Amino acid sequence: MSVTLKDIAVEAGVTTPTVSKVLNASSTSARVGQATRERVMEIARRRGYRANQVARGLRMQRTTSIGLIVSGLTTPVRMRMLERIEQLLLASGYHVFIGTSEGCAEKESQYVKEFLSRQVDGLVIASRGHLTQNSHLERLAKSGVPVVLTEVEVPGLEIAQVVVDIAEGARRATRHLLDQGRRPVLLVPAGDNLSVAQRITGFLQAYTDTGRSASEGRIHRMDVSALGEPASWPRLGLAAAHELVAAYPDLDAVFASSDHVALGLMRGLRQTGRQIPDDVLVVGFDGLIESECYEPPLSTIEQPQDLLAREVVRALSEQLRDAKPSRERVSLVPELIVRESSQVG
Amino acid sequence: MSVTLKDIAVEAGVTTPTVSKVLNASSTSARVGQATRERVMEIARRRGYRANQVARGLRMQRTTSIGLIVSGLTTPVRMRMLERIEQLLLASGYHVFIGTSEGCAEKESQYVKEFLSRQVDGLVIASRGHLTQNSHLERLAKSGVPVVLTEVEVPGLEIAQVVVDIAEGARRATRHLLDQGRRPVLLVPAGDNLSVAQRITGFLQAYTDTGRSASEGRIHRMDVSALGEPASWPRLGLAAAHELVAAYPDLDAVFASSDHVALGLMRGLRQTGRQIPDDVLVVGFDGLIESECYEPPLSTIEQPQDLLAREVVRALSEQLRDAKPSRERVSLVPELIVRESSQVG
DNA sequence: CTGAAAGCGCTAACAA
DNA sequence: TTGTTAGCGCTTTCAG
Repeated sequence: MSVTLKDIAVEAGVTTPTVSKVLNASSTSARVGQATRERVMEIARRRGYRANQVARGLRMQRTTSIGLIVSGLTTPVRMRMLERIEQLLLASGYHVFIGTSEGCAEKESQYVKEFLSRQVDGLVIASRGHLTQNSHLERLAKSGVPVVLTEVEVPGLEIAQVVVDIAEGARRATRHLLDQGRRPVLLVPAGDNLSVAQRITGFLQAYTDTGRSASEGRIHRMDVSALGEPASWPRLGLAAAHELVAAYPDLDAVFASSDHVALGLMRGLRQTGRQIPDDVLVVGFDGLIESECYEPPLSTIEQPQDLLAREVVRALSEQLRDAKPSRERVSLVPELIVRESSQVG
Repeated sequence: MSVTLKDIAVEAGVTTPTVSKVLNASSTSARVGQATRERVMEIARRRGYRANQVARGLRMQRTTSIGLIVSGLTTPVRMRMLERIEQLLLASGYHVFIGTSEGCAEKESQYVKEFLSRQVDGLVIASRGHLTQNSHLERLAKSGVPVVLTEVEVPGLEIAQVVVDIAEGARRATRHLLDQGRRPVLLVPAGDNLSVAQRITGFLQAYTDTGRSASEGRIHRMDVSALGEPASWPRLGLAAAHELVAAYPDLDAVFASSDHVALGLMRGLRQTGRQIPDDVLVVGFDGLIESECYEPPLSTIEQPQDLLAREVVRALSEQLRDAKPSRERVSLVPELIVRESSQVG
């Protein structure tokens, strides 16, 4: 079927190791005769030789492949990061296996096992952190395989992590609203993942930072079970708008859990006659590029996706190079982008 | 490092082939003694044995891996499809290598070569069809590797294709606008890819279908060179809005190339004082779930992403099963979703 | 400078 | 029922 080292060796009248040395010239300081070298190279080129990476992987105990596990591609932020990671890894000669865990720890652990049995050289796990169910990660930490965890910080894990400081992002957004004399409501999906926990932390901290009581902070949880397939966060935001105006007659500001939620939220608020930003201020989360064209343009916490991708790949590369796992922590602070939706006048 | 067949064989006091037979019991009707079987299974379970898929792949000439090449993850439609494809393939025991070609035929061809050298069992190529530069696909067609091309139909290729009938989608959208007595402008990115060509075809066909002259169809090309990184289609739509009102004083309807373009377009039109849908009707393309929460809710051509993914995997699976490529053509018709942006009153 | 030998971990064919 | 032999395609070590 495809041309092998042997095919070339036969045609060149040499043995396979010789051909191998020629073709991997750069790596080993291969000492091969000039004549043979040229002859072999010519034949290889002419026959379109490409090394069988499976055989090579078996022999070298190194596959130049990386397993990348994401909880889902359905958010544009993740997909952008994923794309960047893939590009950066490719530049270092790695190909990536992708796995979508749907935020399920069970599936995540499944992928880890399968990717390891495929002998990946390293693993990137971008799951939305489950509060529990991290036993497979602990096992992984001990296995000595290069791993980088990203997206949400999972405390108490001996694994390199490159994460966004969601709490700080939430704090900034909330502070921005408080500073305008409003009393923001935090809108989060129901459920106990770390991302939500950190939003709440930052949200309440902004209250106490400004001399208010944490108990003043109102938190509204969206019923995620109604989330269809594909997930429609805007629709959830839309419903939440009606719930919010019913629950809080004095509603004057909302910090939404994502830009998509904010999109639906703003529409819903308009349906109830609220003007944005005149009646209600809104801040989103993600920094979707299109949010600048929402009605009105949405203030948001911008996820540093490109930087995140770069740091993930850097952290992984170091482990790959040193052939040992690290425990470094990189925490990136997301920036607040202020647009019309959160500023009067 | 990790436990091998041999480790188990030694511990069980048998040879590796025996262990292999036990562990692959289902496949071959392996005839192994009940006692040995149980002993081996117990040891394998206890030691947490997982077959080395690289070795297995080399031996079996079959890696249960698929290469998936997309032009970019940056559109939600593609990412949804990708996610579905990955899930479906996983269900059949395949893992996927991902490659993002950025719509560049050169990179695409690069990935094809690299994935083949990794001995993938099949390939899915979801590139936005380049009009030229398909020589690598022609070579691929001859290679006998199972391949499915998707997203945009590339004529004259001996490769299985599962595509969306973009022309028909464009025809329907245009017809919908014409039927309301408007004279829609087609908004497309500049450049010569097949997707644009097909939009134009369908657009003009709607004109002739309704007894109009094709020359009445106005086409506006957006300067894509201004497209930043990450790509901001809304921003392009925003700019286009101003160009359109300047170019066509009687502007009364626009068929945009994507929902994101439409988002920016609608914002831009409002900036110039146009009301949507009262002054200008707008239809998008993609069927993004969030477009129902745009202002106003956007009419759009819905890409049948899930069906597309299913058909892609089906077409590929058939080739994998029969161990031979096919040339089947599946063309899916996208549906028009009518919302407020394209209907007066 | 090149060849011979060995083996990565696995499975398929055949013997015993 | 089990073991022996062999080899997937490649690279590494060691002789020559």
